[in-house]
Amino acid sequence: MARKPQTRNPEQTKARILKAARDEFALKGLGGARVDVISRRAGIQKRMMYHYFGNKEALFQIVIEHEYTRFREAEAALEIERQDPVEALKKLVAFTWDYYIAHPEFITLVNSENLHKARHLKASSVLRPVNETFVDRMRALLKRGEASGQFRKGVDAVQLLITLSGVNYHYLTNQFTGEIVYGRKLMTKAARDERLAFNIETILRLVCKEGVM
Amino acid sequence: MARKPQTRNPEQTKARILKAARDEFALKGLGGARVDVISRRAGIQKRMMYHYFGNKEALFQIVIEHEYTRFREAEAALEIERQDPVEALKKLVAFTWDYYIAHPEFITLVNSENLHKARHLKASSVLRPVNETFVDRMRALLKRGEASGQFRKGVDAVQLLITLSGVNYHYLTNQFTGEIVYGRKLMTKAARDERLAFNIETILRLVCKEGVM
DNA sequence: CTAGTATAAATAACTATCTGGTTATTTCAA
DNA sequence: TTGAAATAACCAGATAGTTATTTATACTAG
Repeated sequence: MARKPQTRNPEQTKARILKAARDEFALKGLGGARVDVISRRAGIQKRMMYHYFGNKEALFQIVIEHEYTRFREAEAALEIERQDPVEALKKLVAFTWDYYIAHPEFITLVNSENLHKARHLKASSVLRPVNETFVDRMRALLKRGEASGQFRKGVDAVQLLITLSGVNYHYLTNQFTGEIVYGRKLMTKAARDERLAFNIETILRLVCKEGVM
Repeated sequence: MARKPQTRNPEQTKARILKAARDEFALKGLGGARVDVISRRAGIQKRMMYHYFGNKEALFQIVIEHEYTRFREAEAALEIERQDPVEALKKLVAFTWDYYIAHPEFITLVNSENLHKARHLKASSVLRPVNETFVDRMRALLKRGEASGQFRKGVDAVQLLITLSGVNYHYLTNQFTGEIVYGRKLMTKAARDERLAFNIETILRLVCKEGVM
């Protein structure tokens, strides 16, 4: 009884499922997302999702692998290696901030994954190389800054990366409770600009020698 | 056909529901939590939850109001007003860190509330006074530090509070993806101690004048 | 002090709908 | 003509919320 089947196009079908899944997972979390909603939003039969991805959890895993990879690739494209260390650091903070703002779904997906104790990423092997070069890039930057006399010695790359991510990420992911707790609009243009400047200053004060900033 | 009803004790019944709800919401989020699981864990009939709290969302609202209030009360009990500004700041960072570690459910509940754009807290009026005094306390501390010559001028209390919360909160809520991304154990005793020290340094460098730390 | 009674607390059983996943079938394109 | 791609219809178990009923306790009248 199947009528008017969509012109066959497996790549497009898969892509539409992934996009719809990303949006629904980002909006409701893994637990709140509904397979029926995903298939409706994708404009495909639910059966096709099971055909291409297996089940809801496997779909979630692909989505989060995708989003992580996309983020790291964009970050690598910055080529901070070639720039003055202080400028590179500023640029990295601003990039992270802008990326989170441009891709709010990345943040909610990562939150959801952490609620599930990263069980999907643990089962994945895609990200290991990507992340290693990511940490290595920061180590190299710190070393360059130390050599040039601009950075203090002994700053740990991982701690710094967590803090760099954290000051940006936390402001955005907790913006809704934040507006209530602090009694202030947090996402106006002015508020966002102010926050980015504050975050850059936080990171520079942590890394730079006195008088360099 | 009702047999062996529990000895009547509405306060205890309500308390047991709240505790079970807090645990289940913290573990699965609002979307993933199941009313049946809550009632089973509380050892009560599901009907009683609906009797005392109305529905799942109203129950969630009460839970999160509770947890927020508890946190602010603990923080107020620190009495940072009376201490040396630098010591007070250190103590506040350490308190926040310790509280988050001791109450991981607080973090996941706040995350869940943010996923839902703080719609439950918006509908609540309980927290306004609590939060105002919270921000005021930081303003007073900054002013004292400026007066004593230990702190820089012009540091914004709200930005500082968000960063203080953020560097602690983010490390913990993202610990699971963090261990994968950074390829390092993050929750051993040594790792936790190292992170607390790093966070204290981050905040002090942001606030203190040169040479004070 | 006691028997009766009103009422809130608690229980049991139920339901309409939702949900992730499946079976059976058709259709397009190489 | 054949195999992958797409569709339609279905299902068992779960899920939030309800209805109907029973029972413990506080209170009251005698």
